[in-house]
Amino acid sequence: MSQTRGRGRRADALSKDVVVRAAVDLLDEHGERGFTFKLLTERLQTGAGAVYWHVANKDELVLLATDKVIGDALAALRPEPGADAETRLRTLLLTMYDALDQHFWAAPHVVAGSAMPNAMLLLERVGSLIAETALPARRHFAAATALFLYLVGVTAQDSAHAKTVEPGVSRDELLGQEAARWAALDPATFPFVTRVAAELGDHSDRDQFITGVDLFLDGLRAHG
Amino acid sequence: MSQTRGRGRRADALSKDVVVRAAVDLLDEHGERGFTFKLLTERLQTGAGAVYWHVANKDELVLLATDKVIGDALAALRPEPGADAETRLRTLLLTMYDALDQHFWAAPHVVAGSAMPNAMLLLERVGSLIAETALPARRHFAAATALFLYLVGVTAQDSAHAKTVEPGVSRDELLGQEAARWAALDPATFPFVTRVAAELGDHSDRDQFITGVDLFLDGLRAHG
DNA sequence: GAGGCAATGGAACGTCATTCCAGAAGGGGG
DNA sequence: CCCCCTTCTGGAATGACGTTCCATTGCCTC
Repeated sequence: MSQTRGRGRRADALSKDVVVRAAVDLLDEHGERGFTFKLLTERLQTGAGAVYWHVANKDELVLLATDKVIGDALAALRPEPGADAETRLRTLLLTMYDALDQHFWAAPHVVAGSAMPNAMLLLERVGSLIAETALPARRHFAAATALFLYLVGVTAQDSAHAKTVEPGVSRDELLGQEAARWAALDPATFPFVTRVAAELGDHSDRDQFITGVDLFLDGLRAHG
Repeated sequence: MSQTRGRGRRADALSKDVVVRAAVDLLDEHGERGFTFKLLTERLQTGAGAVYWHVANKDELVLLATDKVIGDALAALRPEPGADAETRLRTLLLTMYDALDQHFWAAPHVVAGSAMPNAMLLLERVGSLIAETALPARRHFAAATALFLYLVGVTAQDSAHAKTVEPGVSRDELLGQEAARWAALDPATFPFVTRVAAELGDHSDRDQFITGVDLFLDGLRAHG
């Protein structure tokens, strides 16, 4: 009888970090729906038990993967010597937008809490930059969390669109179809939506995000 | 032999609306995780096949339930005679905030697309009210979607917190614990977070939401 | 009152996360 | 050098779940 169970410690040791890295890759490839432990154990050439030794359960794994995405994006951020706080804030937010756009499964899981150290660090950066502006200190907390929530909310929403994209259908195509559906609505009940339907067709989520950020920053300035 | 299968049409007929209503109730009671077809068929005193006759699958059911929550909240909204557009916009957003806060499972599923008629109607209302302000028409689309995304993003984030609340632990308690954890961080790497930790303890998500909305509206006014 | 269509309910199926356990490196003490 | 114990591994087993399938039934029309 060959004993196929329990082959002991391996040379290319498994570790929490290796597992999380594989999870990020698989989430990128298959999305959250398609991400299963079967896929994960196949990629890692191991069994479920080995994975569960390093990670409590799937939820924790997705959480760790999400935090890793944020951490990597923050690590890749280059300092901008001489730039003012507002410029650096814009750069920070756009960098995070791009990261969460690329790893489209992550945004809904981002929470600024002690369970996600890197998300915490992100909030810290946003807050520090806002504190550098001339805004009254009383508003710093509200402004920082509002911007943080706006970032996460927008990317979560954008990725909800991305999720429905099926292979073979381009994003632009889908947006065009949706714009057409908006335009086809009854102008009596939907005066606004039908009017702006055209803008939906050729808009960029990224541009729209930064427009929202600017509105926010304008509001901050107006308050100061 | 007793034939227990297929008892034909019932007097208290099932219908899409009945199914969706039951889904909303069960989602409220058990959250998205605890919401299963077993629970649903038990509550409706029927089998899985009957439910699937009215609804394509679980995803569609959750989507319909989400849209119903928005629809009900919009329907309950009372007109405010004599109030200006900005006031009415604030009321609209707060009403929706409360609805999404109550049905904490819904926010992550809200998407402004033709698949969710009532979400569409919500965007329409937001857009119409913004169009009533003196803002240049060029900005209406961006402003309306930004506010819409902010609403959905904030409620989704808040409900992520609510989800982790276990029976027996109050929300305030949990917030206090998190605030303590923030305060305990290293002030060298987290100068901002440690400084505002106290504010987290006694803050209201709802107040913070409306503060964010105000910042937005200030920004809009500054632009005009 | 026959025939067809709209609904129904539950058995059966496949997939998935998670648990359980028998076992195998590696290291330290004898 | 050998035993033992901790750390780690792989896969079989389990149970819950979404979904499909289908025999069966009541209502409606002709």
